[in-house]
Amino acid sequence: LDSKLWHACAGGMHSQGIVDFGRRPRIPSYLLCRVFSIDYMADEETDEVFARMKLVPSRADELDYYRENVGLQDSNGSDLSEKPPSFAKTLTQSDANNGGGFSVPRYCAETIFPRLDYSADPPAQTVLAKDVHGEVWKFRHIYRGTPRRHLLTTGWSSFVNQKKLVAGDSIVFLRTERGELCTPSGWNTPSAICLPPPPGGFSLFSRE
Amino acid sequence: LDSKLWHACAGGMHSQGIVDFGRRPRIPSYLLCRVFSIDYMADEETDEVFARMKLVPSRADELDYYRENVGLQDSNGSDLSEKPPSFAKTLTQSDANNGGGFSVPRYCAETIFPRLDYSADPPAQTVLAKDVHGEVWKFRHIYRGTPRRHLLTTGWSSFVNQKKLVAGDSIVFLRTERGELCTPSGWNTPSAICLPPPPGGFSLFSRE
DNA sequence: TTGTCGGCCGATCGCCGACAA
DNA sequence: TTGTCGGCGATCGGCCGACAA
Repeated sequence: LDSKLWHACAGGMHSQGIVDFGRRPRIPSYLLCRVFSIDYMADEETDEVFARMKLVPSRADELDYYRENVGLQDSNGSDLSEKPPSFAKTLTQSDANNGGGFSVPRYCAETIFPRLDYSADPPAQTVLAKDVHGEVWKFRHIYRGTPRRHLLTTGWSSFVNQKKLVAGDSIVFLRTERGELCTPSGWNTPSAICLPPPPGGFSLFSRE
Repeated sequence: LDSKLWHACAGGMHSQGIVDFGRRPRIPSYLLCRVFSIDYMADEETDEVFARMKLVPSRADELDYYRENVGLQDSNGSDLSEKPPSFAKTLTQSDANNGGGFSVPRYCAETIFPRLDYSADPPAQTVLAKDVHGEVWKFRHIYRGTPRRHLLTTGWSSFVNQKKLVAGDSIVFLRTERGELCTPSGWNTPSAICLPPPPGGFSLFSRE
């Protein structure tokens, strides 16, 4: 699982988890460990994201060494300091309603989505996005209405139904360097969508 | 789980199962056992029926004793020799098609279903049936068309969808002494339906 | 007797701009 | 800027008899 997508999804809830280590009295309350590796995972059914970390007990005097010489990396070697542009929105009743579309905030459409050709009438394009499992979803992105606004129409309700999204759930749009995805979610956990960069050859109406 | 319903469902496939006991060489190939009890079970998801039997090793000379003095019973005390009228049908493409109904073979409608009042035009009634889990399903049973035939219409497609039935699956109709049920099935395993006896007060149009 | 088909009608889906918060 | 609504047209579900195997 892509580490940037994982962070975009987990960002809003990584402080909610409580881990119970069983309170075994023989183990000291605190152990200095080196984080040996991190793997980013997503539940197959709920799309809930979580991480698997391998911890190696360290001696106290090793701390400074690792701090200075070892950058924290995931098992794919990606540097965790990169933060690709992303945008999160909590689904409204209208977004989640059956038969409705998705109101795309203007900022999200202009900074995350592929560039739209506004010379068409109405301006519209097909947007491809992959979810945390690598599954590709197709949406119609249209700019219409008075006043004008960005919407996802065709493909959206199928997405909502299959991901069992309801009002209050979140969706995260993420834009990476090379074409991407969207991830839906279960139950008040964020859904992430990564979109291809503007020059993507995917979009039916996208130019430049 | 009712033992008669179980037998109606399992009847077509109880010779298909293969049990691997691991071929442990220390256990004799054959052991004379007394069947201590039988419990009839159904998988919650697939409706596949199976049985749990408690076997007690016996000495050879006990065989005749049990044969003569102990009737085989399930854990509810029901005698296994009773066989209530039942009817099985393999679903056709038309039965399983979305938007279609279920063609009820005449023999099944006349011997298993509650008696229909043929004086109405068209003759129709509501039929209630419980599945292996005790869930009640409601069907509209109508006698129409030229030539006349028995059909299940309203309620049928919902049943097919929720039970994920496809052409080739089986359904078993079973009639017991005191009101009953239907059981759907997964994947080429029989679905059973028990129906209330003719005088059932459930049916909208049923008389006598 | 009953499996499949086309017709047909009503319900739902889903796209639309209007409007207001 | 964007959430909600009523409208309305297209699609689909589902009931029907015709017909033939």
